[in-house]
Amino acid sequence: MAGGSREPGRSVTSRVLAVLGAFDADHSALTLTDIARRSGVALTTVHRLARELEAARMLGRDDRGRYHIGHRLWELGQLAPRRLLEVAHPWIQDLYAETGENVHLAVRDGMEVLYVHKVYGRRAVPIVSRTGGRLPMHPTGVGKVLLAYESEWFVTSYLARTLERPTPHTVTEPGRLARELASVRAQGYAFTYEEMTPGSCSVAAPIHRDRGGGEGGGGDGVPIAALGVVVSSRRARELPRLVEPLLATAREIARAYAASPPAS
Amino acid sequence: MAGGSREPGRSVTSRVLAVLGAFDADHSALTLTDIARRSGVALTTVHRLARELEAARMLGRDDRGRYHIGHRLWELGQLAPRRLLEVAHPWIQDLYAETGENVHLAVRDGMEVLYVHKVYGRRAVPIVSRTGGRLPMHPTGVGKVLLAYESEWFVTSYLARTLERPTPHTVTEPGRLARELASVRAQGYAFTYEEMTPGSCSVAAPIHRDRGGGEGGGGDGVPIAALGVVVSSRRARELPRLVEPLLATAREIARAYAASPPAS
DNA sequence: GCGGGCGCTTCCACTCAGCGGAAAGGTGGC
DNA sequence: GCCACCTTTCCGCTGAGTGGAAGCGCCCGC
Repeated sequence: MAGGSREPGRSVTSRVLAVLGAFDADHSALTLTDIARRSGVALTTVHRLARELEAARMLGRDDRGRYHIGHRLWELGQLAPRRLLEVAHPWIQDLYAETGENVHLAVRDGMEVLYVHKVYGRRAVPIVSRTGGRLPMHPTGVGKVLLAYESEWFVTSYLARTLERPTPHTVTEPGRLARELASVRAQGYAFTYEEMTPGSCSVAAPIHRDRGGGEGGGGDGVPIAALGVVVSSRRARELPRLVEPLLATAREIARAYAASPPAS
Repeated sequence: MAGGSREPGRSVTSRVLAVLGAFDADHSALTLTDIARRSGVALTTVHRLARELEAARMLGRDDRGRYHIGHRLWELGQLAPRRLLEVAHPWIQDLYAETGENVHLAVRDGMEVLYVHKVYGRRAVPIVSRTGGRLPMHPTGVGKVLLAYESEWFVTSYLARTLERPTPHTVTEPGRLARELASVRAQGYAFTYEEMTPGSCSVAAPIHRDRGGGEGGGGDGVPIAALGVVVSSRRARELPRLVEPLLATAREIARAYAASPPAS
């Protein structure tokens, strides 16, 4: 930067982004010093930038003086194009109405699932995932589905890593996981039983790109998203009953998405 | 900035923010030149900043090369503290289930209403407002409610301006509007009939800060938010029937909000 | 087919905005 | 009352950022 930067070549913008990037789901309220530590930007610089961001309401501060993401940033974020979400929402809402359970829509982002939307109410069990949140792929229903239809090299490199094991039920052996993915592909949906969170299990189905041509549209190709229902594991036996409505909803969304106007 | 800036004293950060600020609900896809025009930042500078923001996925580009808000920004925005929203959602969902109509939650921001949340499904009429969107206060149900409980000087200065008139039914005469606000305060809710959008009307109620003490909590003080239901004007006659459930929901939310843990 | 307008991208010389170490000021806990 | 940790202010040094100019590519209208 201008001035005695320790790390020449780093732009001001990248520092601003690093400051914002210091926040994530597990660190949504940070002190100045935290931000400096997590972003790798000098404390003084963070101080100046954070004040400017705060003035623009891109950051806010709580009563203890800690910084958090500001409302302006939320507002701007709402302008991101979310065609799939807007198309899918009414059907997801219907599925929630029909089942009374948490329904989410997720996409793959890197090697994680990104929860794009979530519909729930008082009837549904409280659930960990939050909109905008990320989870690993192998212990979640939506993740398994998205992984099952990925290219071989992707799956191989996914399985090659050390897989997290959030609960004792999480499947992490590459062989067994690969077999599960094959059966997901074969049946067109995935189950999980307390693989991510003790007390919750799920069903999920892919939303395929609908190529119009009659009934032959699904099955192959990388899905654009996955739709999942999470229920308390006390009601795990009800999961199979959810499969049909879930698949029907996924098909509806695929159709509606294909019919909706292409990127404006 | 460093260099031959035309406007010394303007920080890099402010330019970055100006670039992002060029996007709004009516301008969600912009060319580089558009951004430069709308932000007042030199084209070359916008070019450099936009590329850097694009690399960080804070901006994205559509197939025509136009820029739009990126997914990363959406994701960050989801981290903004939204305690009210999270507390209120289950009840709002219930109200939607009960009525089948668009329900929204809005707060005042400056002299506008900011739509913070919206619950709807296939049963509800398509509606203009979007989450993160803003509308003037006087032609909307939630706006009227929020305005009705504002301090006198605020209302005075609100009415002193030239008020937009989106439809022929919009009330803009200060006198009549002031009388309407008084009756909103008296009855505790507001109606609108095609004052913002032809074909839609609404009911809205305030969510007051619940001070615990039994039934005496409501009525006075500036509400923390407003809850509104929008219906097709063909069903305007059903509006009165919605008042009771709406008020009940607003009370529930107030109570739940007061009971929820104070800013973590 | 060709000229002109528009928007994107690259280049480059000039310069002041930004950097961060140091030190002072707050706040809370033990 | 002292210490530890966080926030805020100060200030001298300097290279990152700026924006005009020019080149490129595309599409539209004639």
